[in-house]
Amino acid sequence: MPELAEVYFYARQWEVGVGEKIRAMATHPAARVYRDCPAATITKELTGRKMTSWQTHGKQMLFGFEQGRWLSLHLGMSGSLRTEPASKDCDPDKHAHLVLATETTHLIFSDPRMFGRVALDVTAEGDLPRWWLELPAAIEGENFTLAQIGDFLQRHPRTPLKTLLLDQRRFPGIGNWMADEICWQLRLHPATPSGELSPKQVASLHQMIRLIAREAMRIIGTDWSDPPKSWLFLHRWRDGGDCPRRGCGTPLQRADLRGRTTCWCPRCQA
DNA sequence: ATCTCTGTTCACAA
DNA sequence: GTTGTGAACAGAGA
Repeated sequence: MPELAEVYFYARQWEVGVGEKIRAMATHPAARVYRDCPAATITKELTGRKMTSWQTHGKQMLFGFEQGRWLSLHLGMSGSLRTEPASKDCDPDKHAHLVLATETTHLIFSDPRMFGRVALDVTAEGDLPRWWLELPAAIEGENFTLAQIGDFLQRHPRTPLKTLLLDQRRFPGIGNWMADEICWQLRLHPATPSGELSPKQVASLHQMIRLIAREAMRIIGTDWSDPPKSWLFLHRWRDGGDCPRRGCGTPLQRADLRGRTTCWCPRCQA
């Protein structure tokens, strides 16, 4: 159930594959995760080549291989990456749709619900895939600007703020918990129409997105630690959670907003 | 049995 | 053409 930092964490699990040649591959060719690219193509292009790099951008992952071969993965709702030693009897679960075997390690992609996807690009050596270069500015980076946000909000004035934050075209990597966290930290109701934010609130939003994104990467991205107890994060899942803001403690509210479970404090985010 | 879910896409409405 | 909405995808766990 990965967002920005969880995706980064999972991608890093495969870092041990960098510099290693792919000796063999196993796939579930009929799995829905291959709807963009046949499993046979991926097997053909990667077998015998070394993995040379890995990176993530929002919820997208990209693994580089020799001779301009690129494996891209999206984890959807239930995908994950892990490794297992090649020495022992490898027993990937039944949802392990893709296994890359190196000399020492099996790199495993599992996805029970199969909302995830796998694809392969071939480019001139040294070039990243075109679509990767055209991804929107990373929310944790320097190119993510206040002007872009203001513009986007104005173009979707009636869309609830929380819903808009989930739009990957402008906020790559933000998922359900990050969107709720950002609204809560800003004391803005998730259903606030995006066009109603004042210039000052838009500026705060810009800063908060960067803060949450960078902290999530630092805390979750490295070892999957929990964010601080002072965040909404740890309180939003179970029914009966209370607002963690100092001096508040109001029972949190949960409801569906445009098809996504949303949690907020009815007092702080009135 | 029934409901929920850290995501995206598609058809359709306005 | 653009913006906004809800259903659909699929399986596991409560």
